[in-house]
Amino acid sequence: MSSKFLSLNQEKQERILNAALKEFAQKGYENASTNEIVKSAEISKGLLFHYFNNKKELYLFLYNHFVEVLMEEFFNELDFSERDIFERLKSLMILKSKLMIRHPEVFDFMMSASMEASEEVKEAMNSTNTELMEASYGRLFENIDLTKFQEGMDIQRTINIIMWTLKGFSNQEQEKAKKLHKGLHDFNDAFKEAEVYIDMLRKSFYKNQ
Amino acid sequence: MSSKFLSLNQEKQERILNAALKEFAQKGYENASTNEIVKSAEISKGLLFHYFNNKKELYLFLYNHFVEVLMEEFFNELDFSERDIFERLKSLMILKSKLMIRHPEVFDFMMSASMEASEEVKEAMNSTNTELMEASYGRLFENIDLTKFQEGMDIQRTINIIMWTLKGFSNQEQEKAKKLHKGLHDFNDAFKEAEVYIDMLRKSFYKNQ
Amino acid sequence: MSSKFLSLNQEKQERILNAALKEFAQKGYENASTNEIVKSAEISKGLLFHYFNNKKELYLFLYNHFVEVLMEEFFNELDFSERDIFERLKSLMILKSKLMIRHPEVFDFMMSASMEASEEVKEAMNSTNTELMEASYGRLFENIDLTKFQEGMDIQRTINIIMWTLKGFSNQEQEKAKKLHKGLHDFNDAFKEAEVYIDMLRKSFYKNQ
Amino acid sequence: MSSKFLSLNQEKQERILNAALKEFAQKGYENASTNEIVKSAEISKGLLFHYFNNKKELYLFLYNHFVEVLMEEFFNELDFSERDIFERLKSLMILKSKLMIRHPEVFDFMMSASMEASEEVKEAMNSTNTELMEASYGRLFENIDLTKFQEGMDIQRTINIIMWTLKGFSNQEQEKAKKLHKGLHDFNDAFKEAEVYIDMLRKSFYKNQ
DNA sequence: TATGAATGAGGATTCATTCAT
DNA sequence: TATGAATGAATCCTCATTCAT
Repeated sequence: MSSKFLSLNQEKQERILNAALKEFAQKGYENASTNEIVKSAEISKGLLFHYFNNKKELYLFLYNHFVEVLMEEFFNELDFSERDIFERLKSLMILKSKLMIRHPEVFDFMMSASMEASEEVKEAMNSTNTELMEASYGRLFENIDLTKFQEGMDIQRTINIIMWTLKGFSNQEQEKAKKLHKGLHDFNDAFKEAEVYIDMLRKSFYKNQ
Repeated sequence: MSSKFLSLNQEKQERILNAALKEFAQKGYENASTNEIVKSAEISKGLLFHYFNNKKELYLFLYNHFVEVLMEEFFNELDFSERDIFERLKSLMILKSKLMIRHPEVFDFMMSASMEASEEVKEAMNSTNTELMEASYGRLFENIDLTKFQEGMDIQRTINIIMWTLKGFSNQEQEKAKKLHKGLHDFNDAFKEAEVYIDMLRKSFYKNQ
Repeated sequence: MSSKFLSLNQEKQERILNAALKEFAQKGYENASTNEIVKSAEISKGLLFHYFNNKKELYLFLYNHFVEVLMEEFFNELDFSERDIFERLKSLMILKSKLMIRHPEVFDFMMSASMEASEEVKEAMNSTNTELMEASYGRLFENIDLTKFQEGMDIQRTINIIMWTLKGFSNQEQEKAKKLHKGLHDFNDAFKEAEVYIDMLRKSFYKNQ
Repeated sequence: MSSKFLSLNQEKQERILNAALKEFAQKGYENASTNEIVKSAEISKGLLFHYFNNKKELYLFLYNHFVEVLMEEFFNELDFSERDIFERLKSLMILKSKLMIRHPEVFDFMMSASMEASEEVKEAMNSTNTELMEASYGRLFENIDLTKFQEGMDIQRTINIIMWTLKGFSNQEQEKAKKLHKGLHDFNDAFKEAEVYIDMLRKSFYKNQ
């Protein structure tokens, strides 16, 4: 259904995607206005509904499209030869920051999408979401050097603790940034603080070195 | 302005609160319909605005009201004489589960409120939010027995790791429950799993015992 | 129907009248809110409708009441022994200014009433209006010294020209005052200017003196 | 924003303009109902707001549009070669009557607009109003033959007296017409009466001829 | 492909008025 | 007399979607 859209000249495609991205990111699914989207994309009302039959399909197309785009960049640029889990997660964090700087609107949209309230759209999102996202989540821990962990550790649960810690830290930083109205506040400071947590986890879960 | 409302007979108060709670929880602030609320509360359109001058005040009243209600139950029922942080957090989790069973709609609402996108309402929420909530968050760790932690540990950051882990776990369980369309899936299993994580953290952060 | 109201203690009567006066003056008949009136009069909703069955009756009561009040003050304080029409009109203008200073809100209300758009109320107003007002208008020219006018003048039409001139001048001054946001701008200047017009009219319409 | 509207087929434009004209003329700005307008124009609710973003813009469009229309007709049809002020004002009155017969609803609207109470709309009206209207008012007295006035007369004030007289007369005639529920009562009688006043003024202000 | 006029249900809110107490 | 809770029609305006061109 969106094949029509994909055979449109690049420039117009982008105008439409960006307009929709911003509108949905700012206002959420239900509150976003297709009116505003066509206005800022400088296309006609009818055309939007010619390409995407309705608001929902437009939203899901955006979501799937940018999940793919981000995922691809992630896995192209992430170094999977590094077998130490903490080093790999460190470069993951750095990469994430780079991507946030490269495509801030896309991240805004993905964030707002992940908190979307509208039932109508949440269901449909999850199906594609889980397929792709959870698969990729697994890849993050492929070929990790498990010998570094202390004997007898429950690896899967340990990895969960590590990931939850980093996610918690990341959320905390985002909250701070929001309060200070800085889009992306001093990255170096944040990264140093992240390293402190990573060192704590390393000491706790790795063998004495 | 909501004092009018509070001097209303209990039964009608509850009809209105429940109707609003459900509508806001399901659809978020902007998308919730005051029309639906009055219909399901079986009151007239005018009456809702007689009590709460507008949608925003209704929302904020609900939020503040239920924050207070939950906080009170929390701190009345939580055992602060227990000085072991893990034991205290275990009883916190049990208490939380009890409260979720006791007031499921309230929890749905608080969850949706915490992710509310609407700028209009977020600001006003935060002022009361932070005052009360953050104060209470601090109380959770009052009078904790710090001598049990390994020598030289960074206590504050360690507590963060613990909290982020429990939060991550809790979110994971909620996701699972949502997928299985169980409002509250088998609590015992979940609690046993939580205990596993808690034991892992205890082993990692406490002195050898 | 308003006899009930008149047997109310003075202070409450005035609170109600003033509240209604201000609200109607500011917003006009249709747009005025009985809600605001009862709030600022500090009485209950029901009481207002107990005294005046509906908004329209309240409005008409106000109108008739204050027409009477103003008329009485006018004719009590106007010097009818002065037989020169221009002198009499001069003292009329001075008296009008005094009354505007004495009861500014009443004048605001009467002004807004005279421009009232609502058909519903305009009709009912006119009936009382014409009875009283037009009668009084006639009295202004009772016992005027007609011998001072040039021979052969059409007295009635000459008086019309005089009145229309003074009304036109008065409107012009009010416009100016409104533009400068002065409630009542320098009265002395305005009065001197009025005297210039009066002198012009006197020279034109009176015999050479 | 109203350019959309202007590129609409004539017949629909007129249906909308007439519907709005009547509603606003009858009830004033605040009390006019956009619902009634769309009903009587036989268009959908949405369409009105597609053309004019809101009630205020619709009102101001109407006002500006018809001020322009009337002004143009006025100055196209008024004879500025006539240098006698009274003759010029006579043809002005005749022209005004013609236009009132040609566009009675427009005059009703302009009258109600000139007495509009709503602050919201008065401000915005005045800016365009004064620019155009006051400029045109000046043109009425361009190239008038001043030599006809008596020596030593204060010309500006004399013109004021003349204009206020004609305006007063005109208002009086309108009041009469309204009372008799004739839209436009016998024009010839009224004009003859106007001529009497004009002759009186001429005799008073011109040199003996 | 592309336009944008047209729809009408639905949004929050205000209002004069009633009536049980 | 006096209260104020309760009503529901009416207010302006926005929205996603359709369709003739």
